[in-house]
Amino acid sequence: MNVDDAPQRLRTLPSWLIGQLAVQARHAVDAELEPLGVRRSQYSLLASVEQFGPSSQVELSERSGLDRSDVVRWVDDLVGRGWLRRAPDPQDRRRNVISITARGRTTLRALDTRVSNAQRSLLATLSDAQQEQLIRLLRKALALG
Amino acid sequence: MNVDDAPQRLRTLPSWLIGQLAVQARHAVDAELEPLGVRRSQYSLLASVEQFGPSSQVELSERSGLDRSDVVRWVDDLVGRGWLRRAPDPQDRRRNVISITARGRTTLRALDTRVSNAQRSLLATLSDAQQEQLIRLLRKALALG
DNA sequence: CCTATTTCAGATGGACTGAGATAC
DNA sequence: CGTATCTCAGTCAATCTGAAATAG
Repeated sequence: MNVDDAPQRLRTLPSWLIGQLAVQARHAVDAELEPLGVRRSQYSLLASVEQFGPSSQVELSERSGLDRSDVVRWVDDLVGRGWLRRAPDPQDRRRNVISITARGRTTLRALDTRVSNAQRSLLATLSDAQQEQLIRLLRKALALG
Repeated sequence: MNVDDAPQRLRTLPSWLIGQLAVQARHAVDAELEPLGVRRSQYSLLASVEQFGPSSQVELSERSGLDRSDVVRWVDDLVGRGWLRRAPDPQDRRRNVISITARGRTTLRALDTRVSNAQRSLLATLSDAQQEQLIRLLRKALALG
């Protein structure tokens, strides 16, 4: 699609502009991750476990924004790749404790580089100051301190 | 999901912030349109036909951002509702000419109000000046004059 | 008995692909 | 002939729902 061909109604609509940029953002990140065979959900999960340490799957769901049932499937996958570990919680046997492996950390650092490249290509038309400004406004709109 | 619980890596990532706001944007618009039984795709199509006048389906696809095959299905639907009209193009019989009906125009105006409400709730945490600023930056990022 | 967590099976809507039919 | 348009059938990943199994 060519954004310039869209009708005025849409080209001036904040929700539409945000949606279009989100499409480009997804594509930029996916293009960087695809050669490594990694999806955005997997990056979110690795980042969540890495930052907060061993977590239950409900916690992972809240932090990553993934649905509880999708966390099940992706953790399955990431355990299979040797990037996460899943063990029953001895304190509360309803829960699993998900933790990151050494190889998971290494992978995450590689992904960080890729994801960071995607940001640059996504925001290439903005100056550094404008990028900062955009980030500030997005965070404010999301009520993120 | 609660955005505040996300890891630092994501909370500072432009593509992630954009994606999160896009989710909220979708929900805000959907919530406004749902009582009328209308989807965003339908609004995009009505807006495209209204602005540019009678169009082929390929043109509609380029302008609305919908895939050619989805245009087929949505035009079917909108014709069924009496909001669009589909006729063979006498100049080029491969094409259809899609045009908006009087009832379609009326509907579109009602949708405009709804969609506009959604923008206000989406950007409620921003001042008017900040909303303008955000729109400017989004358009620049999308390389939209 | 009620609630929380994990898991599964499947529904849903959106974006996309490939091929056939028709017309240029 | 090759190409453009419309149409259909169907895949695909992402999101979400409901209910079962287990444990607190």
